Amino acid sequence: MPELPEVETSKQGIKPYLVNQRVQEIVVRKPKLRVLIPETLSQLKNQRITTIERRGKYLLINAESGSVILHRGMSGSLRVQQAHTPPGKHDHVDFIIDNGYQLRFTDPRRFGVILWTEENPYSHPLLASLGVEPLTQSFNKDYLFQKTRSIKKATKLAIMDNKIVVGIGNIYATEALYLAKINPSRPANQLKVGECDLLVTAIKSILKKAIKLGGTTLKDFFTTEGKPGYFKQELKAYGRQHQPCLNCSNRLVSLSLGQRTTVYCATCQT
DNA sequence: CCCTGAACCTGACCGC
DNA sequence: TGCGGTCAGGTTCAGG
Repeated sequence: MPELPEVETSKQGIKPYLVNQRVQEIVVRKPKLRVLIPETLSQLKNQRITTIERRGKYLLINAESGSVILHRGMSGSLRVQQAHTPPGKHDHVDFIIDNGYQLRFTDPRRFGVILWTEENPYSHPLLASLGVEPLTQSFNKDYLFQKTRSIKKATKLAIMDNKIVVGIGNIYATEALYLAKINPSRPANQLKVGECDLLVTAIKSILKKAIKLGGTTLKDFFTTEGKPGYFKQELKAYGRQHQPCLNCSNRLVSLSLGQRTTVYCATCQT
């Protein structure tokens, strides 16, 4: 997916076209995503969109009497375009806005989620037990240190665990550990406070930089305007297995953690 | 709590 | 061209 920077970029991109506008129509061509899109999504019709928020990798489109909870899964993308643009093969949902635009959700693998709730979306089961936002003050070395004391699994899995901290996926976890010079396999409860400090600092700086550059483009992610993100060229570890480490020139190695490819430098990351 | 493997899907790519 | 295998930004669940 889209990790946090890509969702944040999306949010910022679509906001100007949607907030304070009214939804004219919702077209669902393919309701079968990871979770079936509920019929109740039609409640959004004729409502005014009030705010758009991001929580972890979830996008919340709040309207007068409820909210759309949207997750892009692995391959989902969002773009604003002229209403009634002919749909392509994987264009599953259109939110047609009364200003002549539409928000289109495209998702080849259909691991995405689109739900409707009339309750506070933050209380929804999908969001209720999420951990802290990485770019807030609450995510700091003491928090990470305290949270990891009872976690024996690999540090990489710990920082990708949404119950601890949200929004960090395979790309940014790999990059942050490389920057912090921490071995991805290190049991999380072995981290010292100083290492938690380095890791937290690395995560924040990488996420901020990625947001600034408009996210990372790999295959099918584009920013809202259809332009690619520019973070890809900044990647120092992800996707660079067998290539030389930019610090020490030894070859980066890869292994699998939690069924995800993990690239690191066995010399620099200890 | 830990770990592994599988599941949900499609598309791109590689070797034969 | 085609076939089979592998891999991909995420998340959840079952079983040991």
